[in-house]
Amino acid sequence: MSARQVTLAEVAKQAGVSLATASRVLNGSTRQVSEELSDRVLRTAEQLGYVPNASAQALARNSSSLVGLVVHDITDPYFSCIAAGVTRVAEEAGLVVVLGTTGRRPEREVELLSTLRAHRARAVVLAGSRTTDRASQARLAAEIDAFTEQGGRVACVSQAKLGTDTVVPGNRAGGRALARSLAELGHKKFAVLGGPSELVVARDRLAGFKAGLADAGVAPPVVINGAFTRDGGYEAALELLASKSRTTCVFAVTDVMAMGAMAALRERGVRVPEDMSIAGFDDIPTLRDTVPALSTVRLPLEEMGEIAAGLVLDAGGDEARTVRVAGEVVLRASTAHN
Amino acid sequence: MSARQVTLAEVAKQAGVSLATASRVLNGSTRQVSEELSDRVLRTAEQLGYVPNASAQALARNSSSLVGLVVHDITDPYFSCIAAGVTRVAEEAGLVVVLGTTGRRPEREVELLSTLRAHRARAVVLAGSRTTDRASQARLAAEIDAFTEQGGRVACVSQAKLGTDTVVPGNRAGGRALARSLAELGHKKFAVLGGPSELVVARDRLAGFKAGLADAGVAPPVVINGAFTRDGGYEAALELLASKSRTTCVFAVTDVMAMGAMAALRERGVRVPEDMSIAGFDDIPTLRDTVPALSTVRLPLEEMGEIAAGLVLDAGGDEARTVRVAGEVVLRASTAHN
DNA sequence: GCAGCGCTGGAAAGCGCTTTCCCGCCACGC
DNA sequence: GCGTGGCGGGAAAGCGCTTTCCAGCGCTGC
Repeated sequence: MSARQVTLAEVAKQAGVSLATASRVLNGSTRQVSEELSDRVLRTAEQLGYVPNASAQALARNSSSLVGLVVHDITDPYFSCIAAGVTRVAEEAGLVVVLGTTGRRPEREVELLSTLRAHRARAVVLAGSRTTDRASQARLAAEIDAFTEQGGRVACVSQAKLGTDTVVPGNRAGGRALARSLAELGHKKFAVLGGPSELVVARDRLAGFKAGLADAGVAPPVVINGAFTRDGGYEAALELLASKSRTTCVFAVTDVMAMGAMAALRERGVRVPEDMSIAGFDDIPTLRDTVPALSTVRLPLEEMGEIAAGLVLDAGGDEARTVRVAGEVVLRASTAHN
Repeated sequence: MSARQVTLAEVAKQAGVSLATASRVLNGSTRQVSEELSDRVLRTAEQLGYVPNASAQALARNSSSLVGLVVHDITDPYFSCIAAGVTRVAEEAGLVVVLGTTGRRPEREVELLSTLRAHRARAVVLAGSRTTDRASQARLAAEIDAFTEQGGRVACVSQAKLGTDTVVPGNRAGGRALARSLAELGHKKFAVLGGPSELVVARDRLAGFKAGLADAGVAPPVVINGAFTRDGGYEAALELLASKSRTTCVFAVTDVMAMGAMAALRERGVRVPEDMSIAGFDDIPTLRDTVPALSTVRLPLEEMGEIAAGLVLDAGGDEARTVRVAGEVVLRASTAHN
């Protein structure tokens, strides 16, 4: 099988020009080539089905056309939306996206970054939420340094004190606004189903929510931590019910957790929103058709992916840029007056 | 910035050995290297933070560590589940996944394949559903040939007469079994919200469903075609309602379409399942918590991704292999007796 | 008329790695 | 003692491309 691959040299020979000329024609260098030769080269390339060897180009140019995208779990709609944004922008720029999934293990993130460095990826978008664990933060920072040293750019989605470009969603502000809106509905006893306490995203949303309740003069919420997943929400909700608190309104720090929580409530015969109001965060498009429709804070996820990709692709100074993205409270049927 | 990248040559020099030796130590060639030298090389590599240049390796070895994954829309849970399976297997094998999205444009698929070829990707998983359009089929087949010529492997998810390894879900059988189950509930008037008629997956599910109805001695369904998306399901359902048919049970050929359809029914005050039963296909995990719970045909999506990746990664003979994956009917609350 | 310039084409030197080929060394057997 | 292998190490030839540098040539300007 394996019919030898067509190389630039073959094209050049066939077209009766030098390697240099062929290269200049086929890759838009600054140098001019006469129309005649140019045509000849283009034609023979076409006819031989020439495809440049990307590895060779990358090696010669010392820069590749790869863009990394690191997420925790591509199955989670939060990440798949961001991924869609990133790939759209990257593909428009003629780049290729390499997808890495960490399964939420910080060390995987470092590994992936190192692999990406080996591939001389031009840029990387780190979409996974940050942790507050010092040790892994440090390792990650070191790896990011190595990566930028080498000429690559890095951007993070969600806040990161990593000195990289960042698109930061208004987690805190969103949580706060949501709390106020819910307080306006007359609720007095709140609970929050929070993610793991070391997750920055979860902490910020929680902190914002608490602040919002304080603004409204409402007592602080009961907080139950759980995994940052559907099942985490489910378990946390069960725990809440078991605690016999008089909660009338629950805030799950992500829509996905809220879905799990609603499932738990339903199983236990707690009606939403009659017996309990519930709100999430993110406004995952796939979940918009659920019943009752989930109140939440809308984040423009795809757009966030696009912005991150944009940041990471146009060079910019060496100042780390930060783009803030506001969340918008959307009250729907899952929350009712109390 | 850009501190020059550490190269093998530097490591070799530092360690006082030849390039060849350093290479042999750091990449597990068949050749033996004495423990002393080996240690020295390993240590200096570690200490210099050496990371091999993947492009250079790819060039020298004439094979890269890239695996392509082509999907229509990573936001669609169907694809993101498959993607999760593919990435898991690829990452375990130490390979890197490059993600391409077509936005359902067949020519994009060809472009992507060509890019992947340029990168000398070792293998590609084509997860997008096939079309029956002759012209694009032919172009795709040509590109696949070029790819395999060059030594790459290709696998498809969902049926494809493309002569590649394939994992084919039991679309037909699943549709048929579903139809029978629904007929058993006593329904007599069915409608199908089908995808675009040229989509093989949609056709097969529909054909199976019709066969199942025939098995049960039930009249053929009304068929309404629409886009293969949530909105497509929504529109198709509206159309169905407008048609004033006496339908009591609707089959949407994907869960995502079913969600759209349910939204439309709800808006028009049609209760599910009291006034209308509805079933989907795929059993998307994210959608399992919806109310009413959707009856569907479960496909092991992640596993399908894993299988496809497995096929494409272990060489196998030149026979095109086919792995069939059965769908399992799951009746839930969205379908009721009639 | 000639120095000087701008422009196009080609030769060749890499880019960082793998791998072939060769060399020197040692142990062994006759 | 010397031929034979086997084995560990290094020199060097690529892999396919980009890009620098140089050569040639037709013009312009004095």
